[in-house]
Amino acid sequence: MTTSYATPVISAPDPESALAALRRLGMRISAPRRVVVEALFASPEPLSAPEIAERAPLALDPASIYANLQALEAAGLVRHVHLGHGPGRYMLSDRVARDFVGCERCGAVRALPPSALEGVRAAVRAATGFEPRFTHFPIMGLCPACRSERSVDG
Amino acid sequence: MTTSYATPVISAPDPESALAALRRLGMRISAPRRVVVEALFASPEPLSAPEIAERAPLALDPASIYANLQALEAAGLVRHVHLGHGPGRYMLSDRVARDFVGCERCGAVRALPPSALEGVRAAVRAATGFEPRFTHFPIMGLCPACRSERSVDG
DNA sequence: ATGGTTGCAAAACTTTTGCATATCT
DNA sequence: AGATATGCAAAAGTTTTGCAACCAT
Repeated sequence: MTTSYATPVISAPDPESALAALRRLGMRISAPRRVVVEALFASPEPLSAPEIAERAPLALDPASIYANLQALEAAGLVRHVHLGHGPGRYMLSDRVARDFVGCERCGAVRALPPSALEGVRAAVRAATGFEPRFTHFPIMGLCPACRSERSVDG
Repeated sequence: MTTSYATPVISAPDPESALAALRRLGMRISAPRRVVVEALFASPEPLSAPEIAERAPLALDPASIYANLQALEAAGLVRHVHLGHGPGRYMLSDRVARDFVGCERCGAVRALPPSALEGVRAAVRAATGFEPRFTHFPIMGLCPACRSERSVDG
């Protein structure tokens, strides 16, 4: 799993234009590839590889799904996040010019408006010297609904 | 893996006192348990289960290591964090009344002075309604040394 | 035609579970 | 003695790798 910073983001309104963009990059459009792309367009939530397999109208080999996700990520169409435990979750990169916060307890995910975390980023930079990237490993915590609970799956 | 919030933290200056505290809680002190506790006391860095096995002076079964880490965590002596990819890393809980920041690229970990992230916590709470817990899933980003690089293992 | 992709099989890796046996107290 | 912890074996779950066959261009 390698994320390239320099990779330009592919922004496409629908699966067909996304596939066309990929073809322009010299990539081939196979049935599995089309299915993966369509699954990501169809879901408002980020999907794991197994979830993509579940929703596919044809049987997909896990190895092919992962190979595709890697290729699509390298091409700039796809991005993934690690929300707590569980598998990596993939989504269209242009759908996520925003950061996420995740709930450790119930798994809730909230997408934040662009630059909502600017202040946070600056505070972390000042406090630590580190440049936080909430895009890949989002901030995890307790959502409002779970804050009153007392134990968390860890 | 279950983390209990209510669990009191056991603070002990050395392995023997830690083991004594565990015994007081009704736990038995077996050779594997002693070895795990000693490994954690010996390391300034958080350790994964495999790393504990490597450093053990006697062969430890993975299942026993995990069983012990869970028991020690329930008892309040141990805590774990998830630093990016890779396995969970365990450490003495009283050594970590502090938060961590991790580097996605080189794996560097920095322990922060207590309350260094107070401002950050407040900012996240205000921006999202979520209560961040940097103790379990620390903030990940790029350390100062890696900020000039351009690609990251994801 | 040709090389990018697939599918299968196998494996790496972390962690969990079941169960009979050993051991701490 | 009796409850707890261990060790072994097996499995679950995600992801990677190797490789021959296939198929999009």
